Amino acid sequence: MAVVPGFRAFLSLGRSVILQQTFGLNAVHLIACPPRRLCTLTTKSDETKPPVNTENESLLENLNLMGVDVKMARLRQPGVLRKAFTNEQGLAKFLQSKGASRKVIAGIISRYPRAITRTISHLEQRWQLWKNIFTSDKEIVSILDRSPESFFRSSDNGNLEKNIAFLTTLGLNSKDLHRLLATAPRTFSNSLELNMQMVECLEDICAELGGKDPEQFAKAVISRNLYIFIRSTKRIKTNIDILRALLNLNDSELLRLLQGHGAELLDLSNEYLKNNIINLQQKMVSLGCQTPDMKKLIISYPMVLYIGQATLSSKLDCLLKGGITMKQVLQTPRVLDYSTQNITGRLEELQKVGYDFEKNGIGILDSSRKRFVAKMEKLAALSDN
DNA sequence: GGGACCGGGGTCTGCCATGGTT
DNA sequence: AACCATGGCAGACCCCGGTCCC
Repeated sequence: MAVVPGFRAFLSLGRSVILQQTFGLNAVHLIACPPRRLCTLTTKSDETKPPVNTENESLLENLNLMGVDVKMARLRQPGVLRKAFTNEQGLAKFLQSKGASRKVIAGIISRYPRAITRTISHLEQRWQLWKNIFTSDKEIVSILDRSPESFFRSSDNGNLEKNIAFLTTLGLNSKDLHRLLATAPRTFSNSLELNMQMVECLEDICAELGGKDPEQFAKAVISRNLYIFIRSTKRIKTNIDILRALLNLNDSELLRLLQGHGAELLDLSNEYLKNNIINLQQKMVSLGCQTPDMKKLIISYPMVLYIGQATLSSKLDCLLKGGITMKQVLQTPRVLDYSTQNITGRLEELQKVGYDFEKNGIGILDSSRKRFVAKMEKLAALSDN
């Protein structure tokens, strides 16, 4: 759709200095080996052995000294431990300079050993690109600690830069980009092509549903669902098909649903979504509801389809047991937003003060803790007087 | 003052499979 | 054959508070 070719033209302008630099230089070429221990070399005796299946002893020693869980690293990426040239010390120094603790660094290498094959210049470039979106090193360190793979999996900084440019052209502002990278950092390690495919997929869905502004639709879905880019287009398309087939919604209703909270439903695995729809249908029928009730529920509260079968059942049962009717749930479906535990606790408290749901409605269950506590205090004071 | 309505924010990695390259 | 880069998957909500209207 329109965005994609437009973006290609935009890229061809070659606006960035970094983009014009050479990427993908091999660690072997770039690492200044002396001073000693900045990198690890195989010893002569290692070289005489067949290279296959031989771990780099001096590398293992280094990693152990750094507190890396070598067993875990071996399990994850055994090949890295056999490499003759690595950059664990350079990586450690680099991360340390950004404020990462020894423990964090060890954790990163243990979980994503390939990180030690990245060169300093690669790391610096990548860091700078992330810094375009995050303001502080601390924030980046915390994400690396959370998900080392997202940062280190790709060696293609040019692709990362193109991704940032592409996502910007979608009309996502810096706050959106920040949330996107903070929440689903893998998005930025996807190939540009893959991300473009997702946008095209969303735009096509909009067009198929008779939407007039596919670009706006894609943007709405992305900012509603920050995980969208780490899903496959196959999953998204199949989920759309499932929603179309199983919900009695017309195209414009479905379009509206997807631009609202329904966007998050696209994340669910196909089977899970399908099962949840079927289960909700059965549950509602068993509780005496009609098809229009279900449609109304899904439109007003799409996240009902996010709730797993067991959780939904226990939530509804607990509400009904507490004297609440299905009609009231349909009127205030957001009570289902709260955990079963929370609902149970509140129902108990309300029962103690003889709260009349018929008279007052059930809105009190859909309120923040602070507001609920304040309300309960008032009710207690009233009953004291 | 209080309830209804509604938008937003937190959170999501670690593993496996695969195809291309060396 | 080994290794690398990348795609894809499973897993499965809960809560807060601003604002408007009565």
